[in-house]
This record gives sequence, structure tokens and C-alpha cells, in this order.
Amino acid sequence: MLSNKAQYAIHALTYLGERYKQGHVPINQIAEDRKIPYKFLEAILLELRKAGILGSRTGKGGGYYLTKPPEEIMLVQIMRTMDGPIALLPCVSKVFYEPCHICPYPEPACAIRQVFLEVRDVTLKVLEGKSLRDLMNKEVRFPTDFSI
Amino acid sequence: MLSNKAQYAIHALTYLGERYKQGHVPINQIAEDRKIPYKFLEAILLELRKAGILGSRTGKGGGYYLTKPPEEIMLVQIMRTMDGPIALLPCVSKVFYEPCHICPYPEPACAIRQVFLEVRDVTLKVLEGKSLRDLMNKEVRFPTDFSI
DNA sequence: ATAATTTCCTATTAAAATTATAGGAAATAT
DNA sequence: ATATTTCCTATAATTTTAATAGGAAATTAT
Repeated sequence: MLSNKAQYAIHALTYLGERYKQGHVPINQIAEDRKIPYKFLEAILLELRKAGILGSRTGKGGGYYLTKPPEEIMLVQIMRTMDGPIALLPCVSKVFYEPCHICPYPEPACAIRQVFLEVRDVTLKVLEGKSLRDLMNKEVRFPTDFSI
Repeated sequence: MLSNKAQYAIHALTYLGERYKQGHVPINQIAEDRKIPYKFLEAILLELRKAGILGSRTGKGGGYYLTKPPEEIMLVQIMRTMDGPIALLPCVSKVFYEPCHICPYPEPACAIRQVFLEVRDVTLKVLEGKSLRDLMNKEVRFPTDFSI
């Protein structure tokens, strides 16, 4: 299951997505509107910025914003940044590979590994096709967003 | 990621699968051969028995055994018994459904939910097709197993 | 019967991960 | 200067996971 952190991240990012190119959005506004604990959200947004998904500016009128349009921000990246591996076993992870400590079998011969490789493949196939835009509710439009 | 518990369960079950219809296997034998902490394994096997996957007998000559052939024991059931939901969000879980506490959107309209429903569907499609047999390494044969 | 073996069961402890909070430094705008 | 806002590190609280302890109950063998 996704952690709270990852779920909060998704909600904060859709919030910013709905305000894309409308300037900087301060943490407290997101926290209040989406009912996310302020300090926790602060830590989350910081991580998303370090991952290159968000930009920020300090000081009055400052806040966070998406560095790319929602179409170009991929769900897998959000998930990996927040929760780490997508795969169900370390030995089958693309980005966070590790040998399975517990497993007695040599990797290439391991039937368990084969099965979970297959699971990872279909999961990634879906996940890699999903962007922040796909996570945004369609009806939501904001006053200054005349682009559509 | 799978918990240690689920991984241990899989290894214990493949071990029992390799000895299917060869009588009762005591915990200590599995624990030693597969290097699983005895007491932890005990708790795991107990749960698997309560889930109907294993049968047991106490006393001398006792131990655990599969209640069904490996072909009929499904990976999803093992995973759900050990780790709970397959889905990445509670609102999208088949067996462990719960509304998402964090989410502000009404369920039917929620775009996030739609995406993770799709993820769950493809994951389950693969997982539901996998049995314990698929997790067992093909070469493994034991002396008394003349069936092949 | 008795002893040995093995699972059953509940409780508890230990460790790790997750979920948050605190407090002040640094940057920016007015 | 002052107010605002992010940055950053540390730490506290809570929950989950991982593992252990100890004895009861069942079964088998002698």
C-alpha cells in the first residue's frame, strides 16, 4: 500500500497541477485546503523539490510550483521518490535493486524471482503510462486558468 | 514490498511443496534447512494453517503439510494472508476495502482511484494466475518422489 | 502410565519504519 | 527593517514488523 506520505504528495501535486502556471503556492494554503499536517507537508514538498518535480521561492509571495506541466510528471517518479521501490522483491527492482537476503536460490534460477519479475513488469507498464494529469479530476478549473 | 513474513511463508511453502504427499514435516526441519528463525516460522505456519493452506499434526512424527497440491494453492492467497491487501490504496482493495481517509474526493469521481484501480486490475490478473507450483524451482526432486 | 516430541497459543520484547513536530537559519519582497 | 516563506536538522511519538518466551495441549512410542 502507498504510505500516507505518498498519498499526501499526490494530493499536494494535483493541487499544484490545478494551479499550474499561476504562480507560487505557499505550503500553508495547500495544507489547509487539503487537510495535510503542515510540517509533514513541508518535508514532503522539500523532497519533491530535491527530486526536481517542484520548484520553490522563499520569502513573501513565495511558495511551490510544478517545474513541468502535469502531463510530463510521471506517477512512478512520485511513488519512487516517496516510497522507494515499485517491485515486490528487492531482487526484482529496477531502480532500488538488492539481492534478496532471505532467498537461498541463485538469482537466475529462482522461480519466485521470475514470478515477481512478471508482476513488476505489468505494474510498471501501467504506472509508467500515468502522469499527474491522469490523477487530476477533470472538472476542476480555476478562475485564472483560461488555457482551456 | 513483501514483508519478511510473506517471503518466509513462500519459502516454507515451496519447501512443503517439494515434499507434497510425503508426510508431516516438523517446523525445526524447515527452519534449519531454509534458515528461518524457528519461533517466527512457527507463528507463520500457524497462520497458514488457520487460512486453510496447511494441515498439521502434533506429537512425535507430527508436523505440517499442504492441504492441496501446489497447483491449487494460489499466490494471492498467501500474500493476502501474510501481508493483507494487494491494492495500493484502501479504496481500491477487493478483499480489504476501506474508504481512503486522506482523500477529499467522492469515490466515484476520484481520478486517483481510477488509476490505482487499473494498477490493481493488472496486478491481480497476473497474481491470480500464479500457484505455489509456479514458485517452485523445476529441478528439485526428492528421493521418495517417483511420480515423475 | 510415562516420557518424548511436536504443535498450539498468548503474551511480550526488540527493532525499524512511518508519521509527525520543533525551532531556528536563510532567502526574498515590500 | 520587517514580515513572510522556504530550508534544514534534529527529535519525538506512534505504528508496524520482526522476533522471542514459555507453557498448555495433543500425539506417539515405550
